[in-house]
Amino acid sequence: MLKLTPRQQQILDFIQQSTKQMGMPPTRADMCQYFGFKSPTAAEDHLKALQRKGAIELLSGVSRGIRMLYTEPGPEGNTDEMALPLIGQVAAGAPILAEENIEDYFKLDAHKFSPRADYLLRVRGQSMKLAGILDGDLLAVHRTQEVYNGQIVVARIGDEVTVKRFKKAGHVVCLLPENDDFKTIKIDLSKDDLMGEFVIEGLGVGVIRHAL
Amino acid sequence: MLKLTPRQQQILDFIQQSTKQMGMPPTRADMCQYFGFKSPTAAEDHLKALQRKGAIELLSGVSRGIRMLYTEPGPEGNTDEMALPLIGQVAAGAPILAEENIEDYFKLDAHKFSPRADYLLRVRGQSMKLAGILDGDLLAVHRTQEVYNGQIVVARIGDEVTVKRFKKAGHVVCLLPENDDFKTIKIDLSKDDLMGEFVIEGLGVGVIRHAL
DNA sequence: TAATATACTGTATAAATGTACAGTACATTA
DNA sequence: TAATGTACTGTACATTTATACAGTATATTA
Repeated sequence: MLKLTPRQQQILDFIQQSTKQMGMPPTRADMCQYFGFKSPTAAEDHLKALQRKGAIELLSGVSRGIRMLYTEPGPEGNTDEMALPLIGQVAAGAPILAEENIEDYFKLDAHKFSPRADYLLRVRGQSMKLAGILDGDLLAVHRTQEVYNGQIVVARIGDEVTVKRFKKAGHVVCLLPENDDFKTIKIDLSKDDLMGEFVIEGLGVGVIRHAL
Repeated sequence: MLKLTPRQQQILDFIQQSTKQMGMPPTRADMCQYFGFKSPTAAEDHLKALQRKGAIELLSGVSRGIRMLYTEPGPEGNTDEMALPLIGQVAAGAPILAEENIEDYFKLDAHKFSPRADYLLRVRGQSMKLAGILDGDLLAVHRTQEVYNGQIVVARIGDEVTVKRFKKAGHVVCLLPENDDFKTIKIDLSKDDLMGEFVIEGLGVGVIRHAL
């Protein structure tokens, strides 16, 4: 998802809060009233921008047809017993939490993880076997770009999403596997051609395995 | 809330499902399409009836202005989202699920495990490391005595509770670790002095780790 | 038996809503 | 410097949507 302006973030927050409170997404008119816009086009323009940046999806010709791509809808909205989206295959080009990537929902105490879990990612391959993360496991992920050496992170390189141990030295990031059969991935951040191609998607905060 | 007719229950179920799936409540037209109504009044009448019976609230003049007042239990019943007891240290002599052993509760979709999880057991030691079960992990356990060769089981030998891979040949049960540093435990069921001392407490059906 | 509730069809319409087009002003980027 | 993005105003209009009114048929209740 592209970076939002402060104003766009306010708009997004309002959509989220309003959806939770009212039980349905807001209309353009609702947004105008809340923000004091005198024209529905102000709201419309913001929605278009949020869609372009991948934060929401607009359903054309549908009243209140706004879908949040990064948060779970629904009248419950309990922070205690929240259903976390389970991300399976990540489609090329799509944001990791785009609806097309959501395979299922899994209810669990997101706050029992520290920091809290935001979504679950199905891990593919055995590259983290020695860290006790096996093929098919669900990695509980906290959405953040702030990660430190030694932590297990979810990174995106181009269209590929990978789970590895993070290590940064100077302007070189190493993504270390926990399995001798796999190679370390090195990314030189000083090279311009990688800009936008390498992103830290989140921090691994837990593991769930539902097949033994 | 007054009792609903089967048809009204179907309508209510659709509203709930549709709200969750689409991210917003349905319109009268949506209901007509789904149920095959040829008149929006059919939908309207049902909504009026549901409101009169206290199942929903209608916001007049508001598109998709339907609010669910009672969240109905799902098709599997609401017991699926219950908090599972987390068993830490098991006190000598006490049954594994005795209150004194319960360290905490952890809400999760017990039915996402197969067979369903009944409780969580904190695993101590690294004896199952190669199976991806590490010290401190929570093992999701299904209560049963019926276990088969190769499965990961929770067994009690005397006062000690252990997690191992199960193997039975004739009248000898082997509890195999998944770590070369640990030894296999062998129990000869034909010996009377072990009667009551060895019990299969359950089957491991999943793992949860909340520290990485 | 009359009254009421359920479960619809068919038509109509005012209000709500999405959304395009034409502008203004300002900041950032190429 | 021109182009693009942000952040709006103001007007207009086609669709979507809620919702009333008039019926039909059947079942349940008082």
